[in-house]
Amino acid sequence: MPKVATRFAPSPTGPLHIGGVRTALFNWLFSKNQKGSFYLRIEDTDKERSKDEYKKQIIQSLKWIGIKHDDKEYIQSEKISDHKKVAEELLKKGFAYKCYCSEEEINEQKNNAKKKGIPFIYNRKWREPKNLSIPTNVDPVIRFKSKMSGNTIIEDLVQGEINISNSTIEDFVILRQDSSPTYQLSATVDDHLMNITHVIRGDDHKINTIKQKQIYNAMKWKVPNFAHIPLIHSNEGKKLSKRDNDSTIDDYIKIGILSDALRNYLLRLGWSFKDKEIFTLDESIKHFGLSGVGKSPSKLDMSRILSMNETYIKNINEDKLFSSLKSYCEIYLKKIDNKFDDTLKKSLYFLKNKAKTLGDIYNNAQYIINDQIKISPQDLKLLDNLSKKILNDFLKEFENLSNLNKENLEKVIKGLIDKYKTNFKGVGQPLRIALTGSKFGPGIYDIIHSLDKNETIKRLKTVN
RNA sequence: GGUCCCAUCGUCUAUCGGUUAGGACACAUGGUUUUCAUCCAUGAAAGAGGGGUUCGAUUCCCCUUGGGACCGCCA
Repeated sequence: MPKVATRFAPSPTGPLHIGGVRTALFNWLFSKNQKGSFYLRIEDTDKERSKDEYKKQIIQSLKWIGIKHDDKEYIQSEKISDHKKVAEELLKKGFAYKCYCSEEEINEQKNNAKKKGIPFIYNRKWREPKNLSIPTNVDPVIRFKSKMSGNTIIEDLVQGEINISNSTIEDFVILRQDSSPTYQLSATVDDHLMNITHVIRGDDHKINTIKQKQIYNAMKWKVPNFAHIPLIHSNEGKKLSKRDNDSTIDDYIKIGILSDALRNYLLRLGWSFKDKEIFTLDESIKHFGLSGVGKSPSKLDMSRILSMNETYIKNINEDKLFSSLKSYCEIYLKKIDNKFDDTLKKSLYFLKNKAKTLGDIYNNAQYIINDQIKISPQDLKLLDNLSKKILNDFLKEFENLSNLNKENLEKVIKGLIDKYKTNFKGVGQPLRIALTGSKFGPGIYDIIHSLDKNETIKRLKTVN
């Protein structure tokens, strides 16, 4: 058995979307599971639309989610001469032919087909050009002589047997008028050149596979295995496109989704392994297989993504969480001053329990990462005279505490509850407002733990 | 329109002929809690419809219905 090789072959004509990321992930996982290689091929032959920034963005996105490709990226446009050679060879061997139809002629055929309500398929006029004279004013395209009878069958690793009648496949163009190769040719030649053993791609490529298989056969190349994975659908139940909301990976990065969480979510979208939901990277490599891929399309579910993110925020290593938080805030919100690092680090253990996204942590940490807290007018009203008296009493006792552990603080608060005949809220709420500027937030003991003695005293004095 | 594909709770899915059809998210209720959360418990929630095959179908086959993909000298 040859070593397994997979590839992800995006075209750099726009930001990478989430469906692409999942396809890349499946390819990558499959190859790693099989101890094989995974390559990235940039299909940049559409010169008009391909942009270098998108290429960079694609590489960046894959890196972010933890997918590393082997070797350096394979740039399709650098291999054009190879593709052309194959076209020439196909022509020489009689598997392809020159077609001198003008664009107008093709368009006319299309329109006629439309009028009659029949499917358009190129009429193969130049396949047997016995009585045709070659026009001098049009450059030919080269078309592949697609089989006209019989069926082509693919043993798809996900879909099972795909059987399509050859009569529905037209003589597709492999070399354009300007003699540049088309996708069908380039992709096939490259997959062959790269020794790809498993082509795992979206289900929208099925017909392409039928076409491409004919090229393999004509060239007597070994046909790779194919796996067509179902597409990801938008909320409307349609193939996800770049125009849909929350469709690119950046959409998720910018709301503070962790790469591990998105990776895990995408893994479980259309793939399953028993009842298991949470997979570490190693576990996903260990368990991934094409037999676990479902056949039906799946919808994106934001609440599930958020919930997965919540799980990861709570469970990943705190140092990792901390650095993700810092860089996320710097890029998408506001840089957190390094002087707050220590305080923030030691507060993460409770801040993370209240967060679904990195942005939530940022919001809940406002009282830590600002020198001055802001108290809203409504909350300020809650700090009435009685509350201030309580705070004052608290301050006096607090200043004498040598150890800010829960037991000591509890004792002080209980004393005040008794003295003022109130409940915990009577003491806790003013304290929370004075220390954080908000009614809502972490527990009092946690807040004091994070602020430490001096800062707590300072803030209590400020409100009095 | 043609070709092809798909079909289990709202969503992601388990089940590979015999289950009270399981789990997760979301949702509802209750409990823990100083607030918001977390956490815990409980609940509601599914085999599209119709035919077969079979002792027995969610599972296999056919039809219907519904949804989707493709039909470029884009990739």
